[in-house]
Amino acid sequence: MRRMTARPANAHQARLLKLLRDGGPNSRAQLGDQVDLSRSKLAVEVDRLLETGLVVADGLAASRGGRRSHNVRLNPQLRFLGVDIGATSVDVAVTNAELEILGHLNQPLDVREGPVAVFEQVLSMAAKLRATGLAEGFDGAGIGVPGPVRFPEGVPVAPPIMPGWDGFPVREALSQELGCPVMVDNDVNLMAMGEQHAGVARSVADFLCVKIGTGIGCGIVVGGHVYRGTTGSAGDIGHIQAVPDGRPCACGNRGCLEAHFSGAALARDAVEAAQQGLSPELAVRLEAHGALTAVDVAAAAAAGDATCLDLIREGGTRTGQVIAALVSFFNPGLVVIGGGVTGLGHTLLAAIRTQVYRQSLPLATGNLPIVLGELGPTAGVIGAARLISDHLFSPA
Amino acid sequence: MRRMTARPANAHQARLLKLLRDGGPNSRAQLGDQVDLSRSKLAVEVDRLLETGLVVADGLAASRGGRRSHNVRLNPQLRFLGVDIGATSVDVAVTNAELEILGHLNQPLDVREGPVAVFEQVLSMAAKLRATGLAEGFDGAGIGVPGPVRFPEGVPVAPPIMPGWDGFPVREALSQELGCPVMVDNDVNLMAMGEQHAGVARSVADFLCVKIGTGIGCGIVVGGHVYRGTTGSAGDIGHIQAVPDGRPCACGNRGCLEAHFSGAALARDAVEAAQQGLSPELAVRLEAHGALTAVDVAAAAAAGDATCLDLIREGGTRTGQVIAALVSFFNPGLVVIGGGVTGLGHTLLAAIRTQVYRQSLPLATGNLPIVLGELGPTAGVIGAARLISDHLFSPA
DNA sequence: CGCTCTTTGTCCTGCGAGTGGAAGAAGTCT
DNA sequence: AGACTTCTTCCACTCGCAGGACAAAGAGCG
Repeated sequence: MRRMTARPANAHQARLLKLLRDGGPNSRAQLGDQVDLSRSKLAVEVDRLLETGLVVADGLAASRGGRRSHNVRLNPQLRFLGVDIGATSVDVAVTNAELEILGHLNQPLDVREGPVAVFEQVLSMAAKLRATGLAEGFDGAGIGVPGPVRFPEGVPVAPPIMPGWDGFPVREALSQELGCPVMVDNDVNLMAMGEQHAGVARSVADFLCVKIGTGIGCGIVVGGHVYRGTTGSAGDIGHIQAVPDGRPCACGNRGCLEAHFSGAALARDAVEAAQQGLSPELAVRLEAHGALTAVDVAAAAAAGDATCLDLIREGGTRTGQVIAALVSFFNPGLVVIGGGVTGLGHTLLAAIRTQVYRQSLPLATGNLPIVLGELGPTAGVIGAARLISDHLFSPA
Repeated sequence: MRRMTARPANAHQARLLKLLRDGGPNSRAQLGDQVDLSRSKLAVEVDRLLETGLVVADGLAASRGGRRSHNVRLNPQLRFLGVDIGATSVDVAVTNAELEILGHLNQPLDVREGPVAVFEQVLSMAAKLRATGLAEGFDGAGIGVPGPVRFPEGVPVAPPIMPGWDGFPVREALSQELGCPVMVDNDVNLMAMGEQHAGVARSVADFLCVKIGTGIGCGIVVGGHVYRGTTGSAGDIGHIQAVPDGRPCACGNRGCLEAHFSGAALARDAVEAAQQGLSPELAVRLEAHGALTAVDVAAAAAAGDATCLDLIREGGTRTGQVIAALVSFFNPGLVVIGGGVTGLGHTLLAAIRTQVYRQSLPLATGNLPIVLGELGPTAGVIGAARLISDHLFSPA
């Protein structure tokens, strides 16, 4: 199949495409109810979309008491590639134009191996997905990297945990390889977009999405749009000071949130606890695997290990302190907690909530839900697909 | 003169009005260069604005090498009232439609005396300004109050330092009294709008405006628009914890920024220092006035008083810690420091800068100016005028 | 099975906004 | 005085689009 290259010609078409993306197949009449256009105008624009091939007819809808309407939907052959590069693993997924995941692969991979190695991996995963017949090619790709990005150019800038990537033309390179448009963003922003599109943050205009993985970051959504800051580093909350004169951090300061609570910090604390004999559970696991991760801590905590519960609670409290400050400042309508560490579940959430509700003003917390993300590891790739679809479904 | 009641009929007219407000008198040709409309269309819209009386002819412009063009400008008889209610004083100013201050009054007044007393004062100040012949009436008024506001309704909500105001229909009441449209906002947001319109923040899309007065607040501007949060309490940073287990605060927590540094905290610290004999300078002033304020501390510091310099530096450091966190989170293009305490000047600014540059990541601080506001006490009233003009110069 | 009512889709006409050319008005410069 | 610029108005023509009329397709009912 030839890949689609068409773009909407005007704002009306863009609007219609997004409605079809978010609402699935729709009749002309239903579309008409949502867009405030005259029937004639609507018909013209839909016809033009049909001509481009972005939209196809999709049979008849059920009758609503009169003549049945002809459904239209986004071309079911459209394919987006969503790539979520984490610090220690890579997710690649294929979606249709409605951003439903058709296939999803996950591979452990250290981002510090550099862009060339990572790209090789990503491309081979994409090829594998394509080989299953899910896609013959891609109409667009979104990709998230664990660090700040100069968004318009799609280039990482001064990423602390992925030094080899600074200035690497991710967008350009991937676009070349895949032969389709590509957009690049911070992984945390993509998670926020994912939860906004298909998760807990549907219909919330202003919210924060805190991702606790190897590091800690925060996606900021203002008025339904991701806010990236002046240089693309907005939401970089891992190096906010959580403990005065606390632990030394890789960034050169002391007491950074990330140094006290994150996947990396938790693993280190767990090993320490195991070695000091504070937690038999962890000691057993350390013996077995030779290393510990947040998963081990979660399992031990679930088994009732007091040390692990304390670790989680303390981390949650630290995180809660920082979030409390951000809530006072930003007054969001929702706070989503996500990332690898969410396996720690409700112990963590409870600690965070306690701290936020205690430290922020009632007006800001009064009706503020603090919840775990709904999509887990798929949030990032869905967000990536959403990113590129937003781009492609905007007037050129 | 009959007050203007017209509003722009469409987005083009709104655009033109804002250009005339921000750029002063302009020829049709110059306007044409800025708005991407055909000459004919432009002429039609300008004519309509002339008909409404919002815009008037203003003589001939200088020649640019050919026929001289006819200037147009906003009606010079338009008057806006800007009101800035602080915790301990009230500012009232009259501006023309270009937001130039024609008259400005300031009166000490405790906001806790309640809305009725404050309104009486504000109205009498407005009457006094009118009596000087500056205005025969007002076409709109903007008003800022020192606490959170439910913006669409113009009603203060749960304001900590002005308890009697909770739910008081400020917008409604003032609109009745003045007989013109009124908009209400947080005083800090108005300061941000003021600095954006006529101060240091011109041409910056994303910035923070930290106001240190009796309390501490922060105006947030995203993409050129003030961000107010879900419940209108965004920017309420005075109760972010700056010192773990620090001083008790009126809000019930401990260690709030406001409890450690603000006009009120500084006054208290100064009195304490004077009484303990740590600062002869302050002791003299306390003797003379029976009380101390930030002004006394500033004067003593300027005279080289070590205790006062320490007070300022410590406060700046605390503030800088909080701002550093916000900078990491928000990645602004500019941070403006304003409010009554800015009399402390560069000692304060230096302390804040040191702390921010030390604690935030280089990517966020790399090109981040941290500066004092340019407008001083007029920022609020200019912002207030800007608020109402933005409202009136938008399609109805 | 035929009739009526409802919903959907298409066609068509008329209105009105807006573009861009052309001419006229007003100035500058040589 | 004449040539060239710049600004403004006028006007004819185009094009988008709203909204009514009509046709198509189905549901419900007797």
